[in-house]
Amino acid sequence: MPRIGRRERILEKSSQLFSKQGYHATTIRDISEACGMLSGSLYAHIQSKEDLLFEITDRGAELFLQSLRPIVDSRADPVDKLRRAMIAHIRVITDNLEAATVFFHEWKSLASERRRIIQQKRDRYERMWARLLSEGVESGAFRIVDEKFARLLILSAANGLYQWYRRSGDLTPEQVADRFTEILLSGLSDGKEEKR
Amino acid sequence: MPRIGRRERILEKSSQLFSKQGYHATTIRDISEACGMLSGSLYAHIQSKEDLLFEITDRGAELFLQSLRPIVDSRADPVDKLRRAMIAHIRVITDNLEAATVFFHEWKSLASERRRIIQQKRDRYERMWARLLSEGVESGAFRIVDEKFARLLILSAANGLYQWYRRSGDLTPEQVADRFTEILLSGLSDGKEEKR
DNA sequence: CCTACCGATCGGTAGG
DNA sequence: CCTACCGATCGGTAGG
Repeated sequence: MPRIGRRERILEKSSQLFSKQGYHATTIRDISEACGMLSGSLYAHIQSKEDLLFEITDRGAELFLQSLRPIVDSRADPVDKLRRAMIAHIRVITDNLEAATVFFHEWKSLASERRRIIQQKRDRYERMWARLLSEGVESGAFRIVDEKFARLLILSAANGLYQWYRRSGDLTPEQVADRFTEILLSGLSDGKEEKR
Repeated sequence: MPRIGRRERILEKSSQLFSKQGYHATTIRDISEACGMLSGSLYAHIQSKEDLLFEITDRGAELFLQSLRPIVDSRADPVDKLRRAMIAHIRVITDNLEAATVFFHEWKSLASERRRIIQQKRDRYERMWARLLSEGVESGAFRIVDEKFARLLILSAANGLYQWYRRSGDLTPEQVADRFTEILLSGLSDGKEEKR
């Protein structure tokens, strides 16, 4: 019987390797070596290489969904909701940098069936953000011309984090979220001109 | 002697395949088949598979650099410069969607030497943006707390475009650039609160 | 978890 | 640009 945690260790090493080299450039021998075993031995724990990719991306998708749900369902005012949603989103990325990188960068390498599952979860997540933004527009808190565009801009900017955020950097996740929402809410211009 | 344009056709097909499947998931046989020849024949035109990846990403880097340079060197006011830089950046992406996708997604698959070349061009491009933003801060046109953060946010948001922009969509590159700068300059909040 | 191995496919080459 | 091929490596399996 495999020791508890063995599989977790394999998933963690896989995340590291997939995030650094990419899924296709990582071999089953790379993974098994990182786990201190031979390639054949890996198959006592997994059924296929793609299983690893799916499990990493699916866990990532669930983290995003579960951290946003309570915020969307809450009764805070829209600006506060946006702030809290941003913190949650950024926290998922910064707390799971490698898995997040795999989630954003490698999910398209999944075969059609499992790819569809991840796609659906991504869609659900985007819809939660869409609701959050449209509530803010309806209540008059946000002035947004094109909601879909605003949503894509926000999520693109936030998702880009996995490419430049390093734990060793000087910004905590909360600082990142603060600066992020500050720019998104108030903009970069000096504020002397009237809002159009 | 190879027909003029043969090599260009190979690069174009490679861009399509690399952007859709990724570099490592695309085989030399995929590319040669798309070009209507057998795998061995491809090597009459290229020296290695990696040559293709390098040439695509390097051209992409040059497009970004050359389109931004005249704007940074001009004497327009900072807000106008930002607008024009944004349009230029977005135009490069929308006019070269597949190459841009490869540039953003696959450049890390290059071996160390060529990877460094691309990395340097990316750094140069980022420094041009840094200058553009700090000019705006010095002149008082922009109110930016953390310039590096603002730059990373802007470029992340703009680069995300390759993941969702489709030519078939209803937004022209100019519309995209307009909405983009509008949100970045003025923010999403209703503007009733004072700027802090 | 190891030993020993498999068929398939990979990037690339030689000779024409 | 094709024919014919190569050594290396891939993901994965059987039996212990």
